[in-house]
Amino acid sequence: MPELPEVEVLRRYLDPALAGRVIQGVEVRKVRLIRPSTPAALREALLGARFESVTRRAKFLIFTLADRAKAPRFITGHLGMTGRMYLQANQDPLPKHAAVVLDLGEARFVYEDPRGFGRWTLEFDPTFAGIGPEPLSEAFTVDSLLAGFRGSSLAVKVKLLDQSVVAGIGNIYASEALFRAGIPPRRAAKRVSAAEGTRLCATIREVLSEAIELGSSMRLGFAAGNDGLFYYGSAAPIPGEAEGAVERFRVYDRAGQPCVKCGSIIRRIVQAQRSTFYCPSCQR
DNA sequence: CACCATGTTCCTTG
DNA sequence: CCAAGGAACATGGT
Repeated sequence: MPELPEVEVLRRYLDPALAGRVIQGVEVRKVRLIRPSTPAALREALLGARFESVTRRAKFLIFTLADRAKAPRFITGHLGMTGRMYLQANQDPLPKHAAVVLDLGEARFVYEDPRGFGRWTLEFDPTFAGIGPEPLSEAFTVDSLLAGFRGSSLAVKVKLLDQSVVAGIGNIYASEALFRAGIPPRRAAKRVSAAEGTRLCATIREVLSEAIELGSSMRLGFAAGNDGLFYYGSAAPIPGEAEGAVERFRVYDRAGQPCVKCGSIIRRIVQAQRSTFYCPSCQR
């Protein structure tokens, strides 16, 4: 469940749920996803450690640990495309693709990932270094955005996925932000004007914070069977609460459907081997 | 069987 | 040295 908003909603669920819990057991089921990649080293490092807080940087979760001389100060986690993390009752069956399971005594912490593109790293992930400003912080400005675009002939949609330009944007919100800013996705990054950059800066903040609010307000569970995914099409119905069908995206995954602003047909193109969705008349 | 999928890294090419 | 393009990682859904 990637992209900044989904990771942030997960963070808000995990932070209070894990605070104060002590790691009493460590089971590694997918060695490929952990760094350093030896289960014994991970177990030795984490046994007895206590969770203090869960924070976020870009699409990374940062688990701060305390209470053990030998324990690392941090674990960083990345969910890749299909990673999930949640607390589970001890008697519940482990998911098929569990990667790491932590015994917390009265519950389990499960990290699962079917495709296995995510990872768990002790201390800070080395890729942290090159990450750009957090889009919802003051460090992210029109100037920082245009500086990131400067000199690049890459399409602006592709450049938005470059985490060194701005942190946390993925394939869905890149299309959404460009649509709201009225910028064609194939425009070269260096050709984005100051006026467009100003709009894009605002719409990036807008789409991300709206998604966080939506995800937070839906009170979705994160347990197995209820994946807590709120990023596709319509939301899962909330028991006892209205219809549940929430229109989340204006262009993403809407190829062939009418534009919500002008009625033109939304198009799908492929850029850097990923789908891009846009309105040919609103974005020109 | 074909194609698609929320991400990132690595290798090659220019 | 750099920027850009493409393959690769692996599994499941339609």
